[in-house]
Amino acid sequence: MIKSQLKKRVDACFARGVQEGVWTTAAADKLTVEVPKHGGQGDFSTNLAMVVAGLEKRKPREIATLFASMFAMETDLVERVEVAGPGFVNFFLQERLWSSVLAPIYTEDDRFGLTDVGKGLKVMVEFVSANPTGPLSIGHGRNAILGDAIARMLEAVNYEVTREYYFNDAGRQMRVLGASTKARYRELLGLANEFPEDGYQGDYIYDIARMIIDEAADSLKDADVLVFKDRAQAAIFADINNTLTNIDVRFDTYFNEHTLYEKGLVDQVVADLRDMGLVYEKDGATWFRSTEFGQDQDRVIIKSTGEPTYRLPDMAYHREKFRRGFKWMVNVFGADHIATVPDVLAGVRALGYDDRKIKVVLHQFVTLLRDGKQVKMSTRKATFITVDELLAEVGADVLRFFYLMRKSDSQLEFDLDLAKKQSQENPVYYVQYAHARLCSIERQAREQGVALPGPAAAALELLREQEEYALLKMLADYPSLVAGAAVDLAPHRVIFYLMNLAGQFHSYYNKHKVIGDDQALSGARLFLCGGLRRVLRNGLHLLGLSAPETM
RNA sequence: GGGCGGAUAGCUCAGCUGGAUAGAGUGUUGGCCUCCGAAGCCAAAGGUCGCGGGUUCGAAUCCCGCUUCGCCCA
Repeated sequence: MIKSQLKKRVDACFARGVQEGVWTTAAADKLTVEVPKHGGQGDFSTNLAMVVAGLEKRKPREIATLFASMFAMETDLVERVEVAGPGFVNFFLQERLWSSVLAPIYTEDDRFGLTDVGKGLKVMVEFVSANPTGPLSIGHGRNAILGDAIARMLEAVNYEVTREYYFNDAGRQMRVLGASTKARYRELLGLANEFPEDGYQGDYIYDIARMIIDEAADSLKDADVLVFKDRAQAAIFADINNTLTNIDVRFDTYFNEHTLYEKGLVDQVVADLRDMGLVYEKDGATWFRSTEFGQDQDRVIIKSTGEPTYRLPDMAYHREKFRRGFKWMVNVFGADHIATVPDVLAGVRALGYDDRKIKVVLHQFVTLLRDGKQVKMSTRKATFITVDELLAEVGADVLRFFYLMRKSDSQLEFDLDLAKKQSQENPVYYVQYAHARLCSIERQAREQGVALPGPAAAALELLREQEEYALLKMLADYPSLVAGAAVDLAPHRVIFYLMNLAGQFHSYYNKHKVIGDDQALSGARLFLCGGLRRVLRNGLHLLGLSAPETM
């Protein structure tokens, strides 16, 4: 809010310079106002002079000096203006301005940080989308937490979010699941059985087989594989949903790929593409002319066996998303899934939709270290750690925090031994501890009878320590941080902000007493602490993390 | 062979649309609890931002080539 105020003044001053013929209008949309990295470089700075100088082949320092003298009359906002470095103009604001950020935090309270950049636009976030062939592994866990956090952030900036889980229960994978279950069922009954060569070897298949025996004894010993598939699928889906509930991830809708076929939507895509002359037959297969949409080669959409390739239903599915009125579609995919994206986007373009509205968040795999060695995970061989197991070991907040700490497109190394051992000194506790400590200070103040002043009564002009200004500036930055992280689909930025804010507070706490002999000063600092507590809490809640009052 | 992503401190990673002196956590070393919660704080140490070109006032960031790791496709 303070920043945008300043930016307006800078723009106005720049425009005045244009009017007076000091420089041309060329730089208008390239000049920025930023928070400098290092102390001593002011509260904000602008690159105006360097941009102008670059475009007009003039000397940056000269322009900067000129601009600084023109701007110096804005004394209500700015204490002083300096020219520095290659030609930056640094602004040192009136310090009293900063404490004005606190009042809105109190009045908006748990809504502080929410903004309207989404303007109520309908957005779909599609994530997890794992077929029900086994429990959620830690790779799925990353997808689930990432998608959930993104959905929460988009909601915070006023997008109307639908969380959708897309799955296919009709493919080859699922037949293998049924065959695997049947084999285990017969095995447990002591009957001859053939376990599929590429069957699912996890113990959970035995569990399902036992469950079927409990329900139906041996009456299904000659039943069709489909019967087993249905039972296994139901059990696994229940398990997946249970896991998702445990980690506080919910969905609004589940979309079964099968409905695309039932409603003829897949055929419709082929027919429409054919009408546009974008489909041809070759070698018994049906091809999509994807080369007309920037692809390096045409793609098969229906194999010679009559079976569609994955691209075709995906195209139909995304067309449905457009038809359902979503203005923006976020897909959270694991790295193994990424190859399908360009084909689907080409198809979407061919069908006349704007594929730029589909935004793919790619996340790399989670590699697992156990006993210092990397565990190669395979769903089929069941050498994987499930989300439930990990959750039992480290707890919900640690799980979430770890998954979100890293940028999605870098690999996440999860050292299990370390995660267990370190759980007492985890970064999540660092942030939560700051929150608990702030709560404790407020409790302490109440016990000692120190009044917490309201916005009008707090003597905020008494907040003049460097640490206090730093904290106030960080608090002022929170709403735009959230907005930026949401639009860029980057939850880790919120994590880093929280760690930073917590760190600044811990440091402040160790250096300055909040509750002291000076009643007015104590009141002002308590008021600052109340602002900190609210922002930490809001940030933690934003990502689905808890904000404990005691630890 | 093609595509996508990664490469930044001993280790794990930030660095948003190009900006000033590249930052955290962890690990190592040394300090701080008669005082609001020591799950904390302070200090030291640690770097050819994978390599080589290019773009420009200015590159970890953008472009091209290469090396290497991971994933996907054929």
